[in-house]
This record gives sequence, C-alpha cells and structure tokens, in this order.
Amino acid sequence: MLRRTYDGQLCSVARTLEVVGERWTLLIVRDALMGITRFDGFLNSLPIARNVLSDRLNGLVDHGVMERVQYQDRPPRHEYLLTGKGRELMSVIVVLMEWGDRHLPLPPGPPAMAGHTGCEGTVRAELVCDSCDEPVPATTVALRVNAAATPNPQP
Amino acid sequence: MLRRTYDGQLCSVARTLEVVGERWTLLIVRDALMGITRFDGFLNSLPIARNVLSDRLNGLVDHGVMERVQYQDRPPRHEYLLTGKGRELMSVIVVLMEWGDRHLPLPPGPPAMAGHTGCEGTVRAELVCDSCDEPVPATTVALRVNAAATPNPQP
DNA sequence: AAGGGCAGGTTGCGTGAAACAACCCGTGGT
DNA sequence: ACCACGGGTTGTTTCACGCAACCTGCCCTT
Repeated sequence: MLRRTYDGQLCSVARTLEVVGERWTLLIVRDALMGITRFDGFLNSLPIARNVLSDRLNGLVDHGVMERVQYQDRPPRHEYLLTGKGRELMSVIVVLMEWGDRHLPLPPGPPAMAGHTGCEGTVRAELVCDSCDEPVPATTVALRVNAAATPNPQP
Repeated sequence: MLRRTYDGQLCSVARTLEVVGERWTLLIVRDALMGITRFDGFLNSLPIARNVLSDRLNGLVDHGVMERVQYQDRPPRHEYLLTGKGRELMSVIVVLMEWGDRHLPLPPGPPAMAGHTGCEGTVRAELVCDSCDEPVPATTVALRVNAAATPNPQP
C-alpha cells in the first residue's frame, strides 16, 4: 500500500501502517493468526503473487512481526511464525473484523470470529475509559495531540 | 494499498480493508477524527498529492464513511464530515496507535492519545471475552472460522 | 538413470496506480 | 486589472503489483 513511506508523520498510526499497512500484509497476519505458517500455506489462502508474498514475509521478519524458523534439514525448509509483537496485532484484526461485520455485512453472517482459548467464549474489542473505568462508545472518544511529546520541529 | 480488490476473500477483514486499506485512507480518517474537515486541511496535514486526496475522499464518500456537505454558497464550498460509520473507525485508529506506541516507540513519548469527551480520562482498547466477561490478553485469543456461515464453495 | 513431484523461492516483463507539477474555475479583496 | 484562496482536474513519470517462467534440493517411482 505504501509507495514510499509516511515519513514526516510523527503519528503512531502512521508508523504502524508503515509496518502493516501495505497491501496484503494484514491479511497475511490474519492467516498467521489462524495458524498458517508456510509459504505455500499463505499462497493457497490468498490470491497473491509469489514474489509479493516473498516481499511481505521478508518485511514482516525485518520488522520483528514474524520470525523465520527452520523446521527440517534436508532439504532446508522454514516456516514463518508470529512473534509476540505479531500476535499483539490480534486487536487490529479483531476491530477490523468487527467493523466489517457491522457495516459491510454478508448474507450468511460473519465468516469468522475471535474466540478465547480454553473457554468457549467469543472475544470482542472495547474502548475503555481509564477514568470512568467502563466501556465508552466510539462516538464519545476524541483524539488529542500530546503537546508534551511534540515540542516543536527544529528549524 | 489495494491494486485491484481482495475479491474471493470472504473475510470481514478483507472487506474492511477494501474500504479503508488503501494508502493514506486511514490517515485521512485519523485526521478527520481529529477535527479536520476541508480539502486544504487534509492537504496541510498529510504529504499527499492533491489528486490522490481527491480520489480517497471520493472513495470514502462512496462507501458512506464520510459525507460531503456544503458550508457556503458563493463560491460553493464543501467540507468532508465523518458519518456514524466513519466515526466507528475510531477503534481501528486507537488499536493501531496503541500497537505503534508499544512496539515502535518514539523518544519523546506518544504523540497523541484518545480521550473520553467530557471527562479527562484517556481511552484504551481491550479485548473482552463475553463468557468470562473480562479483558483477555491478545495471546489467548484465536480466530475461528464460523462453519455455519461458509457452508461450502460450489464445485 | 531419467523423470516427476513438492517446498520455497528468484527473475523478467508489462501495466496501472501513485507522486508531482501545472493548470483551471469562481469568487472576493485592493 | 490583478492577485489570492479554496477546491479541485489534467498531464507526465515512476515504481509497486500481477503474472508467468524458471531454479534449487531433495525424495520417490519407473
């Protein structure tokens, strides 16, 4: 998705998108979170070109979202596993999924859900105010610039 | 970010990314959530080309994420306002921001935060299990295919 | 020993979307 | 008459994507 980079953008959103904002990247992460680990696995799951998949996996490894692990010797074969950093993208996948389910529904219903391992519950994302300490609707949330952290760009 | 579309992908994540997954789109939404409404406002905030901004705003209007509202007559001028559907993308922005703050930190600290309007609290995103009814770490969440909703592809 | 299959890529080529710059249009100010 | 402002549209170039072909190591069959 990114031609060059989002440089000049101090925002954490922009910096996150530099890692996962390219075309296919978040779908690769989604598949990894569903348990796919191998090159051909991603290739079968997504209508993506091999060279682009190779690019994206290398990028994710470079950014520490995935790691490349050898799983056999002869011939050497590796799989791509999410790191902790990568598994924490679960929140991103869940909110994207929820927004799609709510605003772009499919007739047969949601094709996938997030489940809590161990118990059979489903997992949802919530915005929580740490002062009220309870869930708040998205419409009562505002983005505020943190003045202390962006003093002034040097001339 | 998307060259063609993610067609063939039933997933809600893919369908959401068709709406907001292109380069710049989520940054435009972020700026809109921060209060920017006009063409030149976005242009000043982002290093984006005018034609690309025009494309993205039209796409967001087509998808019902924003609406184009006239705010003066002579000469006719309009502003771009988020719809309810658009404001619900706040969750997406918040989780992207949190992931960036945690895993790609900047020396001066987080450049922005999400705040609860009315009270002075800051807002965070949480994954909540509706069975346990309490927050769960991302690492204990798994994506499950909803078999009932994806019966079988026709042969 | 020759061939086929599988896993995991790399290479080369063509196209179309993004970046950039220039231009346009209607109005209001001087 | 001229310039500035807000809000775009129109070229032109460049680069990332999509596609197909090819390569490498190893194993299995004939």
